[in-house]
Amino acid sequence: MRLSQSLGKTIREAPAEAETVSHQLMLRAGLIYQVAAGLYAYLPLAYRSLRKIEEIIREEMNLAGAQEVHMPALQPLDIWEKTGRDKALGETLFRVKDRRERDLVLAPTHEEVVTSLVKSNVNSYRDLPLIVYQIQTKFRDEPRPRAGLLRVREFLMKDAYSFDSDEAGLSISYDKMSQAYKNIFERTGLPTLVVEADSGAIGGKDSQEFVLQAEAGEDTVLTCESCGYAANLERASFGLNPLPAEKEKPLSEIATPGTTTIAEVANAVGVEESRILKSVFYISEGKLVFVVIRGDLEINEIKLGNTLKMPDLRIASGEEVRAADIVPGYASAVGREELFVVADESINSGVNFVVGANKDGYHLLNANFPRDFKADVMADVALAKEGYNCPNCHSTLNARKGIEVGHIFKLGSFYSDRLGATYLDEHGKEHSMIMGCYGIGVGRLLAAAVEQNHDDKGIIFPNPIAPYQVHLISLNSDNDSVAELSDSLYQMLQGHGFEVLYDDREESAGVKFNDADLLGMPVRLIVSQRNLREQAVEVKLRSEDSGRLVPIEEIVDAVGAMLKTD
RNA sequence: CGGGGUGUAGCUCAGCUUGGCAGAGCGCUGCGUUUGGGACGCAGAGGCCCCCGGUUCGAGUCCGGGCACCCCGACCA
Repeated sequence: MRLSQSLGKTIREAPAEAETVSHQLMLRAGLIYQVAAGLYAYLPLAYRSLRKIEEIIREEMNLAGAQEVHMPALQPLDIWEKTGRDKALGETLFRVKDRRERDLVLAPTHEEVVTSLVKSNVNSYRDLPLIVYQIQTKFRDEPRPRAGLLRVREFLMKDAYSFDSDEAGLSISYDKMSQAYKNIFERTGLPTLVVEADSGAIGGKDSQEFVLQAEAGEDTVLTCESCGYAANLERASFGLNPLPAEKEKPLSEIATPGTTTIAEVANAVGVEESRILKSVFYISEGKLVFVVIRGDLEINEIKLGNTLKMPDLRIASGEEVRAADIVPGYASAVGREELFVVADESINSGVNFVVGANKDGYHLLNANFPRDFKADVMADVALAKEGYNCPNCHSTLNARKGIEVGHIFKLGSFYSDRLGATYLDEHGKEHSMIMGCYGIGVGRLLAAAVEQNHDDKGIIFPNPIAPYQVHLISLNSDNDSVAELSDSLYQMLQGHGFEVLYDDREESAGVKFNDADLLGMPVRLIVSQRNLREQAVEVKLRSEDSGRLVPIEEIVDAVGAMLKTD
């Protein structure tokens, strides 16, 4: 492609609306055009890159035995009502009406349709297992689109769905997809962390996220360097530091006027924060949930929500707490048998805790579970943090920011039950199919690639997804011999199968160099009068600081070698 | 949805406090000089000052309402 003819121009200053690096660079490089909040057009260079990512995904999916299909993005609302996800998704679901006032949705994902599709085409265990996938545009009315292509309202996603006759089959399909994902991210040149993830309200047991490390990411991942444990913050567990063992002592009251926070109580009573039990109150559908956790820890509301399976869980207001006859700052479960109490497992890590006395200005010493209070639910609902102990070994957890580019789930029979996707086994008995789903954000992956691969001058595309492999710069294009050599190199390299972006513009050297750095193709060739005198062309990798002169007749081999080794 | 910010040339922004000819740099067009890291000169094109209403002799500027976009949070499989 001749740069002089290519749609999309580079700009010197980043538009004010862009704050994230990938957003700025993609706008400056002329890769994307914003149409509205969270809606972007891909210009030719970006679209080439996107298609390369798609091709790698297709190859690996096909290799894993998945079959490509294409399903409509526009779908009737009623299949979403059957699974109840119209309500679960709420305002995130784009809704439209057709001319006959029939309710339709712009699909945010395709479980409903794919399950219906498979239901009408698969009846027997002989047809299973089955994995289908597509690369389709998804629509989500996100509360807040942000950071360019990282969170948008219309985006390309590769989504795959597996159908098996049982859980064992699902595990095999899941592992196949997991391996395919590893291959895909390896081949795109984008190293990802595989982390345990929260599967959400509808997901089944297992779920893994593929996360690209980047500061701009929305995900926080906790990792352990020594044993390899890695989990999303929403899901991460951790090892508790054990408290000193001692005998249970009798309850006693202590005056603690004006101490309503854990820090104040610790200070007033003269104990570590970990020796206090903290009480936090939530409300779900009008019901009060009393949560007890060790004083040095915080509650992970995702874990809490998953444990309780209660909708619309939220922190209770001061009025709601007082209405339940609870004294804020001095509350505990001691003597409050009538309340619904959720205890974090951390309360088992010690004895003789300080708790509220359920009256203003007093705490109790030496509260012990289960001697002094009960718990209706005991679970891990604690928020992990950097510096906490790894749950598997004795090392410490590190926190990193990342971009979620892939997510795989074991779904189970949630959709097949509701939509009647069943098969007959070898005994003629009917069962629901067991499903898994597997997504990759294609556009987000492109943005994440830029986020992860750049320097202060611009993008540094990984070879496999670069829009072009070679950026050919003609420096003195009004000089006949330079122009001639440039043109012939352009033809020759293309003849050898290389993808060449040819800067044939009448621009100064500085402009061309800076644009080449900004656009970030892997290999740069410079044809100039100066180099011509040596009968050579300068060859340089974008990822390296300096290039070298290569005799003209060796250019093709040199470029080939550089693309291979990089 | 809560909090904050911004809307003036394609881009970055000044002008608004104190109402009185619509501005700069970059980019764009033409001509000439340049040519290895965002060159220079000359000449030019380019505006619904986000929209609607109000105040005023007069509004980019003041007042009211709305919209859009960005950031933080909530939310988000």
